[in-house]
Amino acid sequence: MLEKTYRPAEVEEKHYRLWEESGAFAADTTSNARPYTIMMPPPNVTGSLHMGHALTFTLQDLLIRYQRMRGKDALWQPGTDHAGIATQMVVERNLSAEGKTRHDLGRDRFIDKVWEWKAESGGTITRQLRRLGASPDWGKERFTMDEGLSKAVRKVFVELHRQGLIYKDKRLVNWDPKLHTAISDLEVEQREIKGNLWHFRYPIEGEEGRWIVVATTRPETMLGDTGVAVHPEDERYRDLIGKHVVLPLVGRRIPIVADEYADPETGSGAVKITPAHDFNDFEVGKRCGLEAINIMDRDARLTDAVPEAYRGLDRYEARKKVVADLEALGLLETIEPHTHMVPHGDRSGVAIEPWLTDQWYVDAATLAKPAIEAVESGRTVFVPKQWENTYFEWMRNIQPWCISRQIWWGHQIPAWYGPDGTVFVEETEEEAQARADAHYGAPTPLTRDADVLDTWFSSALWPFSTLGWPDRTPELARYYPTDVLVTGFDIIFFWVARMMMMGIHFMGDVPFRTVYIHALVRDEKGQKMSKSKGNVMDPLDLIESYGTDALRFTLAAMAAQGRDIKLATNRVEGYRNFATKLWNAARYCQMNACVPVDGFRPTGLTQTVNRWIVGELAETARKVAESIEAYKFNEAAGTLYQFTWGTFCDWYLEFTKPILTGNDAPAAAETRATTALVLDQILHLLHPLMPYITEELWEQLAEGRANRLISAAWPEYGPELVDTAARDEMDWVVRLISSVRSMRSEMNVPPSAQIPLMLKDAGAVSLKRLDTHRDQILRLARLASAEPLAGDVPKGAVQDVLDEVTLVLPLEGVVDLDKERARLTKEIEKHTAEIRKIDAKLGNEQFVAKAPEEVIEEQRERRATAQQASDKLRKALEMLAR
RNA sequence: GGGCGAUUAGCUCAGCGGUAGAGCGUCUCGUUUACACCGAGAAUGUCGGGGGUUCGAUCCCCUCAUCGCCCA
Repeated sequence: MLEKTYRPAEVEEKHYRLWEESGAFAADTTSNARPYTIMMPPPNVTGSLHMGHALTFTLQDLLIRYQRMRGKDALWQPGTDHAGIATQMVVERNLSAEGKTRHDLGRDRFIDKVWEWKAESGGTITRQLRRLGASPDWGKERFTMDEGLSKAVRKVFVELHRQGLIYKDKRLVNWDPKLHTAISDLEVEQREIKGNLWHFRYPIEGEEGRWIVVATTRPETMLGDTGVAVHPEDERYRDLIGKHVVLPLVGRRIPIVADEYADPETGSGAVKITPAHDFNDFEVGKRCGLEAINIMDRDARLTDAVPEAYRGLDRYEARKKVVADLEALGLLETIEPHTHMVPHGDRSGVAIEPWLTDQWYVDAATLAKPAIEAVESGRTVFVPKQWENTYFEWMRNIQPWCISRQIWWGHQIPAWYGPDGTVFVEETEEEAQARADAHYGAPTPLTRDADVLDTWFSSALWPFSTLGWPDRTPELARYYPTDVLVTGFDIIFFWVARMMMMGIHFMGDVPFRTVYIHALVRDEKGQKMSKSKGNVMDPLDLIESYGTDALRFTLAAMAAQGRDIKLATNRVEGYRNFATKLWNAARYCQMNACVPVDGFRPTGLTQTVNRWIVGELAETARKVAESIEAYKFNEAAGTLYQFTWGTFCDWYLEFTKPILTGNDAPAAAETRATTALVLDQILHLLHPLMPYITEELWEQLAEGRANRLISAAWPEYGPELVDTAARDEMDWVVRLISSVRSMRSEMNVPPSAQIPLMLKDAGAVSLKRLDTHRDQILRLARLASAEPLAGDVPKGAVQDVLDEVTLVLPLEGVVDLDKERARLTKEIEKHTAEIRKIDAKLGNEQFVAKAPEEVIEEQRERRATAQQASDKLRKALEMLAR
């Protein structure tokens, strides 16, 4: 016998272990089944499970379990990425606790430390994924720093370099002065900073007492100014173009140039140009032939390129001093408070310094072209479609991708330099050496490029590197391209776009047919969850409190397309209750010996109620499958919730109680078999959403199952199971019972009072239905009898209308007549309002002329129904008149 | 500044050219042998404002307002 309530903690671990040990998660490369593949977006190896993970992996697991049950050879490819900067930071933090830096260890020993750390702590997130019930093929788990994946990275780098699509260039990069590395545009976040706009006077050369005012948010950069720009159309400065100013504090003679970058509306209209420390200024400098003077070092301290007084100052100290010194010289015109966006490193949180360095770049614009075309032509489809715009927008304006990082943890760039700086890019040191020796004509010592690649460079190869590329493995042939990528919109640029570029370039086909973009999970007030706000909900806490299935069901139920999820714990609680409801329904079935009958086919059933529930089941199965395949997870969840609770538990189980305890043995047997079948099928349908409770019930409800639910077949029924006559009939019974219950409740008839029901004007069909279902009706409406009314309606009766029938509850002496009059009046008003509305429509010539026939017919029918009801109710009201 | 999205019951959200829905919450009733993490019943909406298209608009179009996100 099942326990009284479901206790998730007691079964989750057991089932997960059994699933994994039985090989249920593993894809079968040799099978004849059609493959279905999802590439798990590899979580960061330093990460731990947050709500966003819980959502994305729940949805992926739902899809995988569903397709697995549909008989596909389902591959959900798991793994983690090495998160270069984040991981290095973690390990460096640990070292600093011992008072050491990575430089104390040296590169090799530091890398060993990182691997040690990974072995100890890198498995956190994959362990947590297991608690979520995720069912990826763990045997195929990959890590971006694995040997195989590293080989893929080297090969891609070398090939792209040969094709001229990777190159080294000296450009301004986003330099992180704290982490001492370049980062890509995407790793920079703009933060709003309250600062100032300082207006400085730059004296014009040769014109005593005349100056030009420039405005800047970064005074310290003026030490590297090599020009002043004004708009060519700006009348105020026209005569100054071509002249020079003498840069204060420095004494450098710098030109005034005309460039449209200077905005006459902003500040003074003149702008100082520091080509080496500002992206816009860099472009102006290039256009106007200005020198780029690098005045900062890797820590963003001033170099020897500035006057001695400023050397070695941090950029913010330098700012203060520059302002003070200019003020002392009378060259500070005004200070204007100014709020502006300042780029910050997303990992370090410090302001980024545009810095002129040599870095490796990918020619993203070239690779983007076919990736854009693939989405335009529909070879890859975004769901919801609107995200294609985001993708196009970024891809069409894509900048060169800076891929080199000045850190140690990552794929070291396979480039070696000869003594004269000649670069040899090869997959191995041996090949590079051979090339170099040939080049120089003698054995020549080489130095390897010290930089590593952006982590996303290796992630971009994930859809094929995990399958064995560059080797031509059976997995690669079978599972690429994958079916769907499931991820959040925040990762479209970082990852989706880059996988598209690399996949198409190296595999000749898109990496996935569909990209499903889901929502972000927010707190119940709609705010993004963050540690600093203290509003994070830990999925593991929710799992502790409510069980994994409740969390999963909640996330799926709230995953409506194109909308963020505001998660409140009471929703999770509600779905925990749903799990308990299911559990108790199963317990009831067990108590009533409703066990699955081998070979039982739900066709040719004798009991209307059984034909009805089987039809509803078939409809539910169809709708759920349809919803999942359309990525409408909320609909799938809603349909299942409604059917399980609202139809099966609330009505079917109640309807069949009299049959189970009655004398008709064949009917009882049929009903037991049907009940067991429907419950069993509910477990199947719910399994992708609630794997644990369904597996547990499946195990407990029958002895000696040949397999586990995870490996069972998805229910597929044809439309022949849907019996519309049975549906109409049961619908009538439901409406009758509801009506009686409502009258009783409104008239305050105690639930314990068994009263008679009389049916006035009942037609043959209604009378037959009444006879068939009398037992159910008496029980569920708590009636003493239900008979056709012969003769007049008794005095003081309560009445309601059900199609052509008037339902009569003789309650003389019990009824509060005023209350009943009020109730009837209200009902009548409802119907007459309806009639009025319909008459207005039908009286409109245009409507009758232009609306489709079936709409007009429907209106006529509705009018007739309302008219009938209101007539009958009016009669009932008249009878109550004194 | 450009783009996207949202605005529906007290709350969280579905829906959608032709009866406005769910869950939670609220109120009333309930020791019916699966379930109080339950059952029965009830109340609650000018579907953000204003225009337009249409026989008909919560839904399509325009506009305004408010909020959120992304990009500059």
